[in-house]
Amino acid sequence: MTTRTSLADLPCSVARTLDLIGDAWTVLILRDVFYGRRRFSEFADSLPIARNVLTHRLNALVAAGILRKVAYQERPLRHEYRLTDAGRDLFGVVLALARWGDQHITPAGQPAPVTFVHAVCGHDTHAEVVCAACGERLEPRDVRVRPNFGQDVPAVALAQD
Amino acid sequence: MTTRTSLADLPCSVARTLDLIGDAWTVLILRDVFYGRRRFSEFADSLPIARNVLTHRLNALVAAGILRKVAYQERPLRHEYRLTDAGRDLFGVVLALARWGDQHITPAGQPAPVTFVHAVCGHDTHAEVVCAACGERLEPRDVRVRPNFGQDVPAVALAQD
DNA sequence: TCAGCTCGGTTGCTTCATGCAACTCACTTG
DNA sequence: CAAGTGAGTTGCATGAAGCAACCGAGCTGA
Repeated sequence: MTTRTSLADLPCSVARTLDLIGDAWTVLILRDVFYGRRRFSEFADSLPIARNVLTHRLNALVAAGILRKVAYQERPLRHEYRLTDAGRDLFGVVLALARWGDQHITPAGQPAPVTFVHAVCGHDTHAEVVCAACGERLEPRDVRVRPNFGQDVPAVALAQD
Repeated sequence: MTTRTSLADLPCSVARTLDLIGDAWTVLILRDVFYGRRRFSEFADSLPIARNVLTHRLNALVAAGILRKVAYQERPLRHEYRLTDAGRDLFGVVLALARWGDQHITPAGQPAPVTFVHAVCGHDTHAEVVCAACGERLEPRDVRVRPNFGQDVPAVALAQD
């Protein structure tokens, strides 16, 4: 048999996270939820995803504790999908993906597909990934990795090139 | 036929980015490159990925302009895979994934699999996703979306719940 | 009252991608 | 000259994706 390899047991938070959301449809559903979409039909209308796959992904997201099902009416019983606290924390991941696409895929001279506005400061904005300690932007050359369980991750400095 | 749906044509930078790296193995290869790994055999040893799939993913990353192949010896000709500028800019995405896993998957009380150290400030650190304009952490409730091409993306405020 | 519509799925079918093991090719080393 | 190494390629079996059709509970309106 050939089940998709589980990444949950690797000693790496990136791998463990990807075990839950390492799938394009899953992330696009999350994007939709961040855009305010909640219902099966809204996702189905918004994304060119097969309905059976959508069912699978929504169930997996609920099982992962990223979305939760909330009834919005009885008779007929209907649910919508909302973010849990953990799901809300994925916002940064989605924004980081959007930022990369804006920089590296959107053709030069063209506007990005959408613009984000930060209501707190009022500016058009985009995500930046910074050091939680000093607030500087994190670059590969400046970050070292210290493994906490020995063997699996090399203690080498990150890429200088 | 049933080819995997292309996301490249959707009017969304998240979708377009996922069209290139919306696959768990792809992202784990990038993680490896950020950790300093460069060669086919290093990836193959580090990840439980099938070798044919590894070949596919590396070729796709090169085609996407995220990695480039550099010969490190002739006779026999051997290449290594290095980051392009675009690839280097994916560092933030990987760090954001690691951060989420550290917060939401690593069992409470246990240390994260790896700790990142920011050489610039000298502190143990983790990624934070902030507003490029004001430096505040970006939360779903504070961000509005303005579509630049009409129809496809709703102008609604992002999730309040 | 009954045909038709909506929502949120499920079922069947076909094709594609994945996982695995085995094999190849061009060298290098002992 | 036998064995090893790096970087793949090939073949096969199975699971997942895409698509279309179907379903059941309730509402709608003529």
